[in-house]
Amino acid sequence: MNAATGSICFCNTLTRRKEKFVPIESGKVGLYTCGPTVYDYAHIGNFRAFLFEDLLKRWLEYRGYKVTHVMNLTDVDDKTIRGSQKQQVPLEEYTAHYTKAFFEDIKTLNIELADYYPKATGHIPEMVKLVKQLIQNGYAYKGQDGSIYYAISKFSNYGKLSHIKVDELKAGARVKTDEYTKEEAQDFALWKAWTPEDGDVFWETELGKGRPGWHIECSAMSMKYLGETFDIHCGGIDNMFPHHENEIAQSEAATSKKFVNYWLHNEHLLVEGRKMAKKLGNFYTLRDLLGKGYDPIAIRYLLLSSHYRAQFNFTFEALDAAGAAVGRLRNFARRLEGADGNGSGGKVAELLRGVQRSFGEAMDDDLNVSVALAALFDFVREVNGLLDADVVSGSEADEVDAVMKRFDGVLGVVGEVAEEEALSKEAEELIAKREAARKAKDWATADALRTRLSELGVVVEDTAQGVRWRLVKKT
RNA sequence: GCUGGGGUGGCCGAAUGGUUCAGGCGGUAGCCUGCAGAGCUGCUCUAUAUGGGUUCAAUUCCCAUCCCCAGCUCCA
Repeated sequence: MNAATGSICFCNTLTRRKEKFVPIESGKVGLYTCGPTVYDYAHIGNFRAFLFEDLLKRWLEYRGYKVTHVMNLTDVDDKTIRGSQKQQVPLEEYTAHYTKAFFEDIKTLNIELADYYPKATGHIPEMVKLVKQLIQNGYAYKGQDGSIYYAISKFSNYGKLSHIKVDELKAGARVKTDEYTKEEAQDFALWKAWTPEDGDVFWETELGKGRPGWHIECSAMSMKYLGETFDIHCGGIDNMFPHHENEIAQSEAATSKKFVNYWLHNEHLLVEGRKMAKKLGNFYTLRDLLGKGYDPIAIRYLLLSSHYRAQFNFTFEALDAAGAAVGRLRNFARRLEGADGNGSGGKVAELLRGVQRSFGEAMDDDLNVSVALAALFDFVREVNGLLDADVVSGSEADEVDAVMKRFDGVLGVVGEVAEEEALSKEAEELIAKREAARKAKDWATADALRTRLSELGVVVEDTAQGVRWRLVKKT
């Protein structure tokens, strides 16, 4: 709708500034997001990244852009190889299990599917081609161990994303013992020569027997699906260096073109104020939380409701609060259905204009979702007031509902009011009996029936427009 | 160690050089309801880590201190 105005701004890691978003091709966006390494179940920190990217994509779509979204699946690296060997299953079988789990999880969290999910193992030829190009351009060399390395000293722009100066990288920070075959300690592997530890995981290629380095897959696959220069690349802040820095070095050295126009990085999640770590006992996968009985949509709301560039402190108290906030939005959606007033005299229309403007301006400003949600809740409160006064007409309620659905197309937390969920015959009869009792002012019977229904997971609410019911999860 | 981000009420989280520091959650009182639920309204007592400085005015800018987090080669 507002795509033509180009009013969206993002904080671009490349410049460390907020910039107006201008796509390469009007009305279209090429988006690449670093996906999971399928060696284990993804944890809630991973999902914060995927949810941020989902919000970004949905917002671009809200503003009328046609987004082509690519997310890679890293299915060959040290961790996947080690994992498969430990379980003594073929690599493909091992990664297939966690890939399947990943897709189940993103469905659970109501994350929209990307257009492409390229796997590293499915793009070996593309990677080989890219490495050959880098050798030809003089940016890569073969080490004594037979691996192909990227010579970062040849790429003058190295460090432009992370603002790291290569010669300041502390050698003392972390030095791997097996790196003596490289010309410089900071050089990274494009192609790793086979070693016995790799077992049967290798490809015979023009680069020799071995497997790809980690960074090359994202360069090869993003350019394959989105072109040599594309609009937006996202990932967690930890990927900024070295991964994304290396992607730039590989891609730009191969093509002599700018790789990506906008780099967006999300900050990490803390859990109860601490870094999430297995040894601290605060490490949670999505499945852990579902196992504790939490609503995945509450998890979605919580991880989405604060700004992506700020560290976010995950607590169970906040998760409960998120569930309640979602409940408020759902109650509102349900309430609209019963509206049958005579019209608000233009008040609803005015509120609708206001909330669309405020919500939109907030989201356009580097996805300031907290401010957008504040605008949304202000709106909900005001319309609830009008509903209390019974002045909202059916057609006004429909308009409100339509706008709420558009917002929810971005937030993805309300969903359809579940009317299809049929009441059991027993519950239906109990409701009818209760109505009869209420009519007869037999409150004792009516309350007993309400308690009985509640035990069946049916909450009944009496309203001016008649009885309303909803199903709740039995706990 | 070097580099960068951050510390806001009972909890989570916005925003800003200046009339009362969003919003959600929780608590509480009132309205509504047969009661409840949902909803609305009020309240939640000194909420901006600490100590200085600049300023007519700082939570916001500057300095110092404390604490948390991240990056420093394959962790979102």
